[in-house]
Amino acid sequence: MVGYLARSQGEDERSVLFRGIDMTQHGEGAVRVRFAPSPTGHLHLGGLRTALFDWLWARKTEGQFILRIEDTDRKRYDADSVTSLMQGLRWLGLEWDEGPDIGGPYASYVQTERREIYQKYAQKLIDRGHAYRCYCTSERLEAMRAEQRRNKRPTGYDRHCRRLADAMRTRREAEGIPSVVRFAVPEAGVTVFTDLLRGDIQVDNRQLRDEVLLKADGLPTYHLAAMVDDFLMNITHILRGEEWLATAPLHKLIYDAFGWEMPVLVHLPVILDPSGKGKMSKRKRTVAGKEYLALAHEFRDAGYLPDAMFNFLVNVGWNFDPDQEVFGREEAIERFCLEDINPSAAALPYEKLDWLNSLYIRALPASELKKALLPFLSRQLQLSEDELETDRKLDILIPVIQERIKRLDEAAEWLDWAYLDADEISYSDPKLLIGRKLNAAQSIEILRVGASLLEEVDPFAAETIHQAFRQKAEALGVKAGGFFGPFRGAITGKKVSPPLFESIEALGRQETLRRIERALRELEG
RNA sequence: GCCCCCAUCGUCUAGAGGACUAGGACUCAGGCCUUUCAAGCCUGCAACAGGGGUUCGAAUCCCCUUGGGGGUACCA
Repeated sequence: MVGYLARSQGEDERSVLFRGIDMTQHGEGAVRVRFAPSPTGHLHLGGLRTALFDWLWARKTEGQFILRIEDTDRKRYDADSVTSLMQGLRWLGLEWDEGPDIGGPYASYVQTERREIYQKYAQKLIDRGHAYRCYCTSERLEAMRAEQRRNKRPTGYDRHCRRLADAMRTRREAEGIPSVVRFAVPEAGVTVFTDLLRGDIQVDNRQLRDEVLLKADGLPTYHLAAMVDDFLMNITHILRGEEWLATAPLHKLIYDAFGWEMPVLVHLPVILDPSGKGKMSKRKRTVAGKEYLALAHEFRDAGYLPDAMFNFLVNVGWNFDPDQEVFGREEAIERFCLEDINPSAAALPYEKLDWLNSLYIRALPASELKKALLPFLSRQLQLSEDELETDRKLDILIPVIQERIKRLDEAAEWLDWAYLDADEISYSDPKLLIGRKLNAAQSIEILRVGASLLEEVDPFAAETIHQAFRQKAEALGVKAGGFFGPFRGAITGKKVSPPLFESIEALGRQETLRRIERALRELEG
């Protein structure tokens, strides 16, 4: 009986079982997961996906989702990225329960504000013989690695200072030589840890290095900081990128050295670049000559809807239901289960994102789509949002371009013609004004006939105009497509445009006639 | 080099030894519809990396090979 899986049907929402343990009742209580980014740049999709799974698991189990800032690398630190990180999470709708901005019972949630804590715990390890001070200079370490490479040996600290006699140690301290604290990995034996998705993983301790725990500047490295915080903050599940798998044995050893119980480890598969080869780069990259998006804000700026993005990302590395591609947040929460995460790396199916996004765009009420579109149109058409907000052309045109755009940034090219003056329209391609299977003379005639219809039609609305045009085309024995074509070209200057009659209605009688006049002059001249 | 992880259509995935003639989705191709472009509907192309085992039976379990990925910092 595999009843311990949270996915099992019909279970009480409040008792999510996990490996036979009811996590909602266990120990301190709820599941606690954290997203712990390093503020060194913009949030990329890999990080966002990790946060998403954290969030899903917390909501699923009615536990807590914690945001913690791991800013211990002062060289790469970028102050703006904390804001950017939070914006990215909020954009996707991932609200955290504890974090640097809102505080919480385990504050601070910023590691540089916890420096004394780490120093205290580093000292504990030294006292217990699990760590030691190392006085090696970076020059020495560099030379050592060069030597190891030259001899085709694996690189790694040679434990020089681990063997330092007490007298030497005291002398160096007295001389004030700067030092770091290194973890003392057992020299023999194996370390076994469990990854939820991969099972037990065994590593020979001789493969492990005496990694630095506390740097010369007094700040911890990830290995110390994350373990101490995860313990102190009662984290029950560590979700992190697969790039941490190799250091997981070290982390297990650190937990053991402190005598703590290891949280459940879940290493999420890396996200590959679109070629499927190579980890997706944090920096904008190109594959096969094409640029691909990788950062959270780039997806927002390209006009992907948060709900679409959410839906999309949930299905990379996990699967909601092979027969249901479209689902909402609540449904995802209900079904999500850590154990079902697929451990193999995946490329992002960008085309599927476009498709999903187009679905979500179409599902939006027109008024909401308009709201979402305003910043894009404002920027791209160089008009103020206020001006666009009250523009009735948009109210007519948005519903008809709704099923034609895959991303919000595509709307402008469907609408730009409506915001030009008649003489700004360019008829670069002469064929633009000539109807299908018609010649120039016939097209001129049609434009004239149409213009007179437009002068009289009442009300000046898409449906009535449509009727009038269709009747006239039939009367003249011209196919609708051929008859309508010249008008499309005349008023939009484009071969492809929103539906003709809504476009005419949006433009209004006067402006439409002006454009037809211009087109006629173009054709005749 | 060494260590670790992973392996189903081009891509995201379903698959828990028999229900697999391997299912769904995106993309692509063809058709219908049509006022351009879309949307919609229908049809189609397309995968168990290879080799050994185990078993009455393997996409599924084991081993090897190959391929891919990750790590190998006083970065995270």
